[in-house]
Amino acid sequence: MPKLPPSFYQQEDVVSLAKQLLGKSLFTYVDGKLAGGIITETEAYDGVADKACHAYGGRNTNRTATMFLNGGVTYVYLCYGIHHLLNVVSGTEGNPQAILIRAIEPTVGLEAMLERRKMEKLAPRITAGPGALAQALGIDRQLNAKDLSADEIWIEDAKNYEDEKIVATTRIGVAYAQEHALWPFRFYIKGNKYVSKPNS
DNA sequence: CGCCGGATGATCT
DNA sequence: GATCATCCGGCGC
Repeated sequence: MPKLPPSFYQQEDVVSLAKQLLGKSLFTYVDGKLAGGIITETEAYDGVADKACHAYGGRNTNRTATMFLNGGVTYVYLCYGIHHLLNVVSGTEGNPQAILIRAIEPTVGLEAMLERRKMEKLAPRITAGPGALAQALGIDRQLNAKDLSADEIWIEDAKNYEDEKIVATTRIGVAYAQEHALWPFRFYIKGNKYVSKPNS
């Protein structure tokens, strides 16, 4: 399938886009190994008005500057000193919106992913959770601010999921965002095993 | 099973 | 010096 065009990422509504990304295919080509899968879980971060967003209130620092770029590039950063987290920058230049990719369902490069995750056999935790997913795909900050039509990391078009097949719920680990932590900005494919924290 | 805490470092105050 | 958009292993039930 073709890579998604810039116009897809530059849509205004980051929440709608977070849902549209479900079912699309994410790939990396790192250390000579192709790996990837179907995006199963996402979270929207809605720019300067969103207390959970790194760029809340217009905070534009060395780290967050990537979020202010035109949509269609990656935003990768180190979390808790250990995990790299992959986001897709959306919207247009100056509007710091992004979508955290929280889980994928592996389709290619299983051997490479098992090795990177130091796992013997396949289990959902291989790519369920943003840190796990980045490790499985060999993503680190070298891939920050990369165009999503690059040779090292890209997303290909695929199916769209109807709203009935999507669960909308609150984001993970953003209690510090107070009332904004209650916004239903996390989305995942209903019934899919590759989801970090399914609701009961 | 579920809860708890340690690992670990860039980033910003 | 505090704060994290996390993960895993260990312990107790």
